[in-house]
Amino acid sequence: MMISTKGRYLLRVMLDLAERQADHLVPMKEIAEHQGLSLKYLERIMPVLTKHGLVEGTHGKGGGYRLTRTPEQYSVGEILRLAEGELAPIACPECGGEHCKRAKECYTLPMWLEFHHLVNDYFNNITLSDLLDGTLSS
Amino acid sequence: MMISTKGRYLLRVMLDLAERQADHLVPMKEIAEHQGLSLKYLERIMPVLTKHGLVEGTHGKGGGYRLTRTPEQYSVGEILRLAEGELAPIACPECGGEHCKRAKECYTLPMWLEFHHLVNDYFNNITLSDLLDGTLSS
DNA sequence: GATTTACCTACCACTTTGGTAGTATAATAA
DNA sequence: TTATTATACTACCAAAGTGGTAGGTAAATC
Repeated sequence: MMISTKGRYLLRVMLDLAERQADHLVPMKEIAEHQGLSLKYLERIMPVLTKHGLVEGTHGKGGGYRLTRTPEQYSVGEILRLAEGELAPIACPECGGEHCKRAKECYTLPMWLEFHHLVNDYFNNITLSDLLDGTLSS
Repeated sequence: MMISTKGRYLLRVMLDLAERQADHLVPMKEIAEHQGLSLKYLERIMPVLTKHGLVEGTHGKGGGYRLTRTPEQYSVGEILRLAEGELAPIACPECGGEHCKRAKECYTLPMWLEFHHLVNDYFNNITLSDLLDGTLSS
């Protein structure tokens, strides 16, 4: 498993919000029920989305969450990186960060770097609205 | 981190063996020193390679390991799958196994499936000799 | 002031990761 | 046959990550 539930759940929350976008503020309770996820767990992992401004939360009755942009303006890569940290295949040189001493003689490093790009390119080029449209299944 | 040290270490062991292929039996002690890895840890993770016939181990003095094929005949994907299990991005439906109930209405499943294929295609199409040649950096 | 909601902190059980230690077993060399 | 060299196997272990639960605080509304 390369992607944890945290990333998958946050993605589903974003999609749930996108579906009702501009409609009204959606409380987490609704999303948790709708998606069949634990409210408490969602409450724990949501802050990463608000802190980075992907969603806005409003307190009190009638409150809830709302997207701050349109669904086309969110890439899946952005969301997954917030949840998972860098989508790097290996820790070794963090795929471009500080290099290990063996970097020069390492036969595998070029492969990891290329794969790292592959992964990020893939997820960066999918937006929330692509997922809602089902554009991929074509 | 999507690929653990187990997978990376085994890959390096295979490359080390490939470099001296057909030369002589190489004891793990040499590989551990050459690669700067823990002998004891390598001993623990090697069995998966012998059990699946990727390498042969011979006991006793003058013994060691040897590849059972030529380096072109090993794909990186094959080695990583032995180390990591299926290279699936998510556990959910094991990317094609038993489906979760939400499969039909799941906006993200097609993406995970496509990504799963992307990852496997990438690693399946790289052989040990590709890595030794440095074909990738081109 | 009570309710409803987001937000925050602490804990917890379980699994995975990355090892170490010790021993058994097989093959060879002396 | 005995010592040596090497694989193979088993048990343990510390640390980190995963996927939660519990409970309280703060803000907004009724």
